[in-house]
Amino acid sequence: MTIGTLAKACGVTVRALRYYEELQLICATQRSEGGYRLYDASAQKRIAAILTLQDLNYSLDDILEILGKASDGNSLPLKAQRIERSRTLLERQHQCLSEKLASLTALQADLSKRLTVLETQCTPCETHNPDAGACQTCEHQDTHWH
Amino acid sequence: MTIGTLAKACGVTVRALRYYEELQLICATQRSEGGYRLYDASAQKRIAAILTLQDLNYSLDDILEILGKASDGNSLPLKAQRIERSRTLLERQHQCLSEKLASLTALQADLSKRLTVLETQCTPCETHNPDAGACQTCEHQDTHWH
DNA sequence: AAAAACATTGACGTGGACGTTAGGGTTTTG
DNA sequence: CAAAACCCTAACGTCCACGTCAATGTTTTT
Repeated sequence: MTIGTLAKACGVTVRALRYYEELQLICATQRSEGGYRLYDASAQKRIAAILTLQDLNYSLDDILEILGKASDGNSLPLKAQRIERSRTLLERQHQCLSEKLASLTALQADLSKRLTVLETQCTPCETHNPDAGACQTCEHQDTHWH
Repeated sequence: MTIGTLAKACGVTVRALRYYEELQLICATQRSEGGYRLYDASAQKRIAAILTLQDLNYSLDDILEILGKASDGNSLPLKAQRIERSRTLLERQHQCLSEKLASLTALQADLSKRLTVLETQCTPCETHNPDAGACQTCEHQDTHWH
């Protein structure tokens, strides 16, 4: 399989593949007479892994650390040490993402509230008392608005 | 408050603040005799909002769209139209993040499996049968390994 | 064998979010 | 009233993940 075929099969550009090779993320299993890169099927899996991790906001450097250099052998099983390292990175990412998800959920709630407030013709209250339960100048539940 | 003080208070660089001003994300409420930017307390809140959204992977352009130009007035309430637009952006982000979280969870599970496999001294099976329940050459539960 | 399609290396371009330096002026501190 | 600390604008530099030529060589198709 030549580089163009592989690129099409994986949905990436030829340039991207060559760039991955620069970073040691992949490498052609051999070259043709004239110097064309030739790949076998294992390259597709490797690239799929790269794309998956990239979609999860990992940098190519991180991905290199997780998958290891292509020259170290592309196939399973990964070394135990690398797996542990990957797990650490993944857990950090997981933690980070779930925190962001929580923030987003909070933001959404806040936006909903503001929208409600707008619909009920209320305006923000500058001199509110955060300890009081409801607004003291109108029937609004939130002291920040009336 | 001068720009350096504000920067320190918000944990960003002076350069970043000037860059935000370029993008109309913030603006100094006034200038000193000699041309120094002077800010009041509301700037801090505005910058905190910017940082929060930035942490959620929004581009500064998106943030501008969500918060609106600083010159349009920094304070609440946002216009209903802007709120709806923000909600759309947030929901898209929320959707995207939760998908990534799911992928990460799957990856973590996969890593755990590989680690187990390594611990039990098993190796990947190239000629597995995905329909069979367990491995046919050893007692391993997964047909991909033995 | 000629054309079309595909590949090679090398090098410069891009965009976002600033960092950094240059060459000044301003405000505060001792 | 200096010196130090801070600020200004303008402009170029940086990093990442490629995009986009250019000039040339190789395979495939006709």
